[in-house]
Amino acid sequence: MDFKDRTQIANIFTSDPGTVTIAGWVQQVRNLGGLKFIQLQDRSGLVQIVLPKKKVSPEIFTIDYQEGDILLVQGKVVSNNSAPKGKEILPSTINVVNKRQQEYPIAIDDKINTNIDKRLDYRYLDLRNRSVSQIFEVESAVAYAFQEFFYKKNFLQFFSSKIVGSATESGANVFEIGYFGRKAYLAQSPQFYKQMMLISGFEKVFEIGPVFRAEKHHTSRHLCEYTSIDFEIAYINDQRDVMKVLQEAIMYTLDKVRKEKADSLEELGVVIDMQPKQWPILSHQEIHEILENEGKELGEYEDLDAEAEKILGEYVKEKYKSDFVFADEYPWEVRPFYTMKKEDNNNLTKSFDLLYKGQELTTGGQREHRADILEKQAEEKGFKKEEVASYIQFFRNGAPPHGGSGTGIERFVQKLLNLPNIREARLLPRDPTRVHP
RNA sequence: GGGGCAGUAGUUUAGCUCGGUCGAUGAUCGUGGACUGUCACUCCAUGGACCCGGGUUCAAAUCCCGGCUGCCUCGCCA
Repeated sequence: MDFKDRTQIANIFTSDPGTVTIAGWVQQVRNLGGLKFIQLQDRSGLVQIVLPKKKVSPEIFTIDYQEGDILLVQGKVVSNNSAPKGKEILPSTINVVNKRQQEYPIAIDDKINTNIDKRLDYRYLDLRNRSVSQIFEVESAVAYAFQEFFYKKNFLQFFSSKIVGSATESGANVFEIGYFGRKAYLAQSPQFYKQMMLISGFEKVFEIGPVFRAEKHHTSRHLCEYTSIDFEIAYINDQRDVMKVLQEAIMYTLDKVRKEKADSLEELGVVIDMQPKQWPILSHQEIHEILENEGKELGEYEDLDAEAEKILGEYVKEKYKSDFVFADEYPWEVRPFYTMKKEDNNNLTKSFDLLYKGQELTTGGQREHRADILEKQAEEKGFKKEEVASYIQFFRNGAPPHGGSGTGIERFVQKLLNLPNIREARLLPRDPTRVHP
């Protein structure tokens, strides 16, 4: 047994290797008596091993192959019109590297759809289903593309602490943990640290990391732990500068995924629509008017609910051919205290949401950098002075105007691949009832 | 946190309204067998299940109560 000459299965179809050594697990055996077919799968793809009784050795032919077995196969690549994708392997040797000891506890083909909670219990096997594994091939490419974009634009990647001593911020609940006899919390966003980095002088920073939300939401778009793509930039004129970077980053990522994960997208049956060069930017007021025309009434300073997001998503797809829309100038009432207010209307802010296919994907905007105003706004939101004192302290030695945004990578992948539930886009989801595996 | 629905073999699904005909349906899967071009291989035989606890009743998968688990949905958010 020797893996040194092993090649990826996908290479069989893209080049003309003659003879190959491949290894993988058995996806299916079709036994026709004097002729057997083994579908062998590795990360790169699937190939058929053909076993005609008269053309292979009796040792190879008589092995009892089963779904899940790990095989090492050496053989000749032969063309055959009735083989999947036109090629198959006629083996000269087959090693059973590891024999399966039990049948799969879940269905990993598409004959039967096992419920997502059972699939998650056995996620490592679920991922043998290519329509599942390709989601994470795409996610990997998405994360890399964002990093690459930011790196090319001279952003500094930083890594902030996820264990924090105080639990201020936006209002989402935090997980409390024990910290050597004291209380500490899991970070619900890197917001304060992003701003700290700008005040330090790094000007453009980003972080892709975990955030924790202790909310008992039972929906198809919420997780208690997810990965946030956060960036923050200094010396901006207003929130439009943030939108511009965000749109560029997402367009870069879409393009990259479209080119480099074409096979995965094809297997998942996903086509990435070309987006307009400039995504629509609609003010809160404009959105309310649009929604009213569609028969959806909202209060003047009320946040968009799930239904409103959906209606708006359909509207911009129809009118602008865009999957994305910026909902700009959010009401102060529904934004955290560090959001900068509009100069001409104190009820509105210089902040936005980005909606993707009718679902909130990103929140961003310009932040208040003037310490005294920030302090006043914290008070307005009901914070006690000492609760926000250490945060506001950041701003007292000179803070540049700045802004940024946070995007959930799982939501991005969910919407990109049209997945019905965000858990499909999270390797090991954490929700109010699940902490395993 | 609110509302709704559900839990039947390893997986999936019928049966539940109207209790007995259930010794529980079909698929997939397992086991044994047949088959030389399958591609959800096919065919024959066979194996395996009523979430847990309590109650009503002559009789409970089916009705009632409690628990646990899951799904959908609203709020909130990314």
